[in-house]
Amino acid sequence: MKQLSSQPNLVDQVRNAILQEIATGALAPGERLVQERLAESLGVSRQPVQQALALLLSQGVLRDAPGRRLIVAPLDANHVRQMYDMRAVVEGLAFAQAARLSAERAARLGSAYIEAGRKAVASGSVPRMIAADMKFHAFIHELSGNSLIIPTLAPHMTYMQRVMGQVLIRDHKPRDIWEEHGQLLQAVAAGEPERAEALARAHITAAADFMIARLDESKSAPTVKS
Amino acid sequence: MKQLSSQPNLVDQVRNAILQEIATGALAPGERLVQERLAESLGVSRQPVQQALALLLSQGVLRDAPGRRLIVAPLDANHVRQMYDMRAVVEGLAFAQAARLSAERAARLGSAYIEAGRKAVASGSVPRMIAADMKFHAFIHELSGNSLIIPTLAPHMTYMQRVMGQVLIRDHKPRDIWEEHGQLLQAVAAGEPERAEALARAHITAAADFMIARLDESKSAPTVKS
DNA sequence: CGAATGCGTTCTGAATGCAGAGTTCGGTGC
DNA sequence: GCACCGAACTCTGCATTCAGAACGCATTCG
Repeated sequence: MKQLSSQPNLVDQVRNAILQEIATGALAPGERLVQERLAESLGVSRQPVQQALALLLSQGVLRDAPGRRLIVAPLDANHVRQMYDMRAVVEGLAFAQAARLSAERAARLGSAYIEAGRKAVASGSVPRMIAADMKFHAFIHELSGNSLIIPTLAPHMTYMQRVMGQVLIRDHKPRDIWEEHGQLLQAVAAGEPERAEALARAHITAAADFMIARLDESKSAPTVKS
Repeated sequence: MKQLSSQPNLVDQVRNAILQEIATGALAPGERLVQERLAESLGVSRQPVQQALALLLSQGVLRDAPGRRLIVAPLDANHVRQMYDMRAVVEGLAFAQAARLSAERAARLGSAYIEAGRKAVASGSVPRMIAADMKFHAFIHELSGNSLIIPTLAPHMTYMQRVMGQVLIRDHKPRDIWEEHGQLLQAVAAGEPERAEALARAHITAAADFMIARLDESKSAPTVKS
């Protein structure tokens, strides 16, 4: 019988709800978060809200502000660059380890992901493209056998989603990454860790350049909510 | 004026207290944590304890167990290896960036740290050696200019402390690392990011080998508390 | 004798209450 | 008119309380 999985933790639900608000821009960077307001608008007590905020703070999504306040962490280009730098080396590790340990599985299962990605691009649906991208990377993370990669990257992924959200709100198309993904998969499947690592780093760095360039463009329309 | 930093949050205090217990082995891996017990023995209410536990859970120090339970995450060699793999690439980034951005400051300020480290070794005090080691790395993290390195590494550092604690309980001496640190500093000060990164990775990998070997030795004395 | 079921106990997640820190805004003196 | 001061208010952190879930044990039935 199927595990009727997951007690829907209130704390997690609240956390995701807040994250959602931030990713969609309903909560702008720099905006203040008030426990009572959030609790009321989500229809829960302050307790789970407080815990969710503490979690988000520890993951860098929120930031302390003078006078016991919490604000949405700003989304400056410098910070984005640093985040991608981090992600580049971690993904490098993931791809290298995947090539070392799971070349065979990569060869067997990988092409389905590439296929799905190409289809998503063909469909023109941006959310589908993002989902396919994330799935491909998640696949490699799993192949790497390093169970720390996902939790380590998790805070950065939420941040990345924020960046993507910010960029795509302004109706830009994501670049087509499936050529690069194809090469990456090939290197992994061939069991060449060094090449896989180098390609992965280049891949993430390219993504960073793309995002930052787009982000700079949207400087002209600063979304500051009063 | 200096921020007379932070009224010590109860949550943080509790978190550190629990971490301490774990690092010293007073709370053994696999042991269950009960909010009420912790709260009582620390003289606080369950509320901050609950938050601290949630934090530690999200950082991988604790783990969910069947039936709404929390246990201390086990300390198996495989996990330790993965953690050091992660740390190796992140430290690689830190040293590379430090070499790129702050070679001059490294040259000017770095030798003091090496000096302090050598003195700590000469003193024979293990805690002083560990402290000097951590300080040297923290110095480089700061030089790297990437403010994400410290928070990203933080959970791993606590885990590392656990490993060190476990190993040193058994009265092993840490290896002398200051020769390696000296070379690392030299590469950074010379502004050679590639060499600094390679050395950093090797440095961390060597540390991993050392720790894991020692950890295997202590397999013979499994500390399981009922 | 072994397995299943009901009941009491234990523990957790969430709601509510309370005191103190910090902010804001109106008043007062210069 | 401007700066300083204090009172009222807002919000947070922690404590306490409450309800429900899981566990273990004893009892009962096959």
